[in-house]
Amino acid sequence: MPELPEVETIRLGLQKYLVGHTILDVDIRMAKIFQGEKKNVIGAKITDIKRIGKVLIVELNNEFLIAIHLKLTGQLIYRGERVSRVPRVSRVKIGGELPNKFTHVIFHLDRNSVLYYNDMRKFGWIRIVENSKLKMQSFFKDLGPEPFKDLTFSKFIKIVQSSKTPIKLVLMDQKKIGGIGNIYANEALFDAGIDPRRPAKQISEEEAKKLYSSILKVLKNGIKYGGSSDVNFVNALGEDGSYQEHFLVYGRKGEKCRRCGLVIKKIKLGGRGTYFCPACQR
DNA sequence: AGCTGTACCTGCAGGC
DNA sequence: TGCCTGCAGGTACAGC
Repeated sequence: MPELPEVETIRLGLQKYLVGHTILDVDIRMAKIFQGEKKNVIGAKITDIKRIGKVLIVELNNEFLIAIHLKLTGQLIYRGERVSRVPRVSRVKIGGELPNKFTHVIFHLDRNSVLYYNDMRKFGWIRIVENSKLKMQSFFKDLGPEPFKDLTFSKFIKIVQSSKTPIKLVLMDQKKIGGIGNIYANEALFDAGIDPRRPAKQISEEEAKKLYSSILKVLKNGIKYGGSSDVNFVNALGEDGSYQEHFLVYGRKGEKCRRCGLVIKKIKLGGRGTYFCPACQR
């Protein structure tokens, strides 16, 4: 499901509701999702929630942490005393009642609270890791610099100009840049007026400047609108985001370009659906 | 080194 | 109505 803005939306929710809770037990219903020893987190208190790229990090008051990757369809939903009402859940196809058939891990917390991990396609994972060993893990050791963190413009232009692959694939390559996925790559390239097929190294400095600020802009907007619930993203309370209502190209094949009125095209790039306006993006 | 295709899963939309 | 195909926000890995 989620890219940087969706994961950040969940992080903000979890930070509000989860910090301070103690983990009483972990109910693992699908073994492949949960990696590591649950005994290392039982009894620990949650001290903070962080995000590295598209991965959530639940910090504990011991020497372990919980790293969670939601991949395409993972959801983390909190229910407990700090939520005065159960939000109306409209777009979670799985319906409002929890747990359901897609609930694969349940964290039982103190004060009658619960954190559900749901994942229709079971691609995601929850990993118990020693604090000091996180950066040695396969996913993290190769992760590129991140927008809003260490992705400066001078790093960005070096990354872009050192690859001959299509610019869209460079934006989505987590080893080059952390956090951008298919939706925001499409939207950023539209905003910058750049054809997603262009070999990255032939992007000029001026275009790179525009693209850099477009990336920050679309990610910021994604966070502002609480993420995109185009399919089944929900925040930490199970509620929808609304950024899908603001998409300018993603998913708009055959519709009119909002800038010039010509028809949005869809092609495949690196196996992923790619939407663009042939007139505005060059 | 770096690219491409495929695998991992399940549900759903669209075509016939 | 129902079957079949392709597609979906992400990575990891095999093979060239």
